[in-house]
Amino acid sequence: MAFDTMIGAYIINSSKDTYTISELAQEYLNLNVKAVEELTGKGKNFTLYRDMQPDVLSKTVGIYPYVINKVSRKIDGLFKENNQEQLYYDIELPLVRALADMEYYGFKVNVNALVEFSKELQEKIDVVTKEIYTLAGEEFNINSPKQLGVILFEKLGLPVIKKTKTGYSTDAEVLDELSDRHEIVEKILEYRQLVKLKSTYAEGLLAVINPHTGKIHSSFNQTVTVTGRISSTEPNLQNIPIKLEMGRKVRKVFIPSNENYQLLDADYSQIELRVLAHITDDENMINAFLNNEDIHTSTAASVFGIPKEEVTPIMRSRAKAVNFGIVYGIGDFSLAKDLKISRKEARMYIDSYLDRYPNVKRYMHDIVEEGKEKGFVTTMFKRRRYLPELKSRNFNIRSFGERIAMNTPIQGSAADIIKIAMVKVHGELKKRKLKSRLILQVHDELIVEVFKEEKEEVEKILSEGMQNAVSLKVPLVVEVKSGNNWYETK
DNA sequence: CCTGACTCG
DNA sequence: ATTCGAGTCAGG
Repeated sequence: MAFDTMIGAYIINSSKDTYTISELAQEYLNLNVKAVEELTGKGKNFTLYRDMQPDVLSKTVGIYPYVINKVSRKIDGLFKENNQEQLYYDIELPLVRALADMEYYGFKVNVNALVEFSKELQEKIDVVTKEIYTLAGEEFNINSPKQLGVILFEKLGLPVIKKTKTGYSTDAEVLDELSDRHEIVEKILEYRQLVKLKSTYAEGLLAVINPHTGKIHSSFNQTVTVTGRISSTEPNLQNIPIKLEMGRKVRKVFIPSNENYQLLDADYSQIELRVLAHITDDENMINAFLNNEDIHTSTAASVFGIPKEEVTPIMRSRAKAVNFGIVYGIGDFSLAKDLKISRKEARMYIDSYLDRYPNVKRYMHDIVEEGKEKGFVTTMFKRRRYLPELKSRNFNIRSFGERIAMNTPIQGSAADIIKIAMVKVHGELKKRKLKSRLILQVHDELIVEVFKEEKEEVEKILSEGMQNAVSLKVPLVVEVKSGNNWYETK
């Protein structure tokens, strides 16, 4: 592949909203070039090139080949300065083809099962809706937070827990707190769950099934996220339900193309914490992974200062929340909210965590300093994110910047690693002319549609490709599961 | 912390 | 009729 200015510019600065030739010409060449959109118009005024006069067309687009060449050379020069050539040429560019193939190949869907699922949901919604109307004493639009707020907090007199910019908050967190005070609350929660499933996942997915292929062909965007992850749209296949059983059933409709195939689902175990252990070189955390311990249990034992055998389920789940928070650049405020404890208590958890993982503590401090000095932080493979927030005089903005500084190298390095694995797996399947295809990535997980006769071979390519994508100070552990639909791969 | 889709107004 | 911000909730 020659050069891709959009992806190139994304590597230079991942925080921009768009990477049009017009903007890149302005930024990198100080050149004013008309945007294509100015020529074609948009919406109802949109005009195709073929419907324009050649002289009008050439006035704008005629200069593009020249500009693209100039911008490309400029960006390539910046790669050298930033030491980002490997990231661009060995990871992002080959990934283009892997993602294109994933989009083109698609994920087969059992349409009849999805239609049935939709009907079942509607029946349940009808029942719950009537119950809500009866308990409220009137009919109203349950989907409207405004109308719902009036019912809950004015008519029924429930206490206001939290407010939004525009009125009463009615989110799940608030409703959970109110669930003991009125029967209607749990019905609202149930209603929300059902409606979410029906609109986003049943009807939403049915609407994007390609009638020719019977498959869903998502778009995988390579230049959207600031951390280096890929994103998925129309539909988003990276947020298909899994946590709650009712939602998880959606996965039953995702199936292999035909009876000669199965699904393989391989996911990294705790990749972000492993990356953290590697980056910080923290002995305690590295040893936990080297000994293949359950990291949350191990953290609980460390933080509470007891043997692992004595860790209770509650202690483990607290430690899990702290691990989670650490990866996100912990604040006592959000941890307190997560665990429903006081801010002071949360602070104590964090402090004892950092005492037990001293190198993590040093890292969290140093990375913020580095971000301030250089103006950006980097991932293991030199992906950059600029952090103007760190210089803000506003405490909230600055604190936000500090959490980003702590989180981005972790989340971003994990993104680098799975991209490397994808390029390897995609390349290997192609090289060996196998019938199996990589069809989806969900941040720490790869899904392959495997030709049954190739199962053993492909399972090895997949798990070894992922495990050996990079060599860290801790092993990368990959779990592979198979099934005749996505639900079964658990 | 990082996302995208749906609904309302 | 269309657009947009806000609220909510699905995933990592």
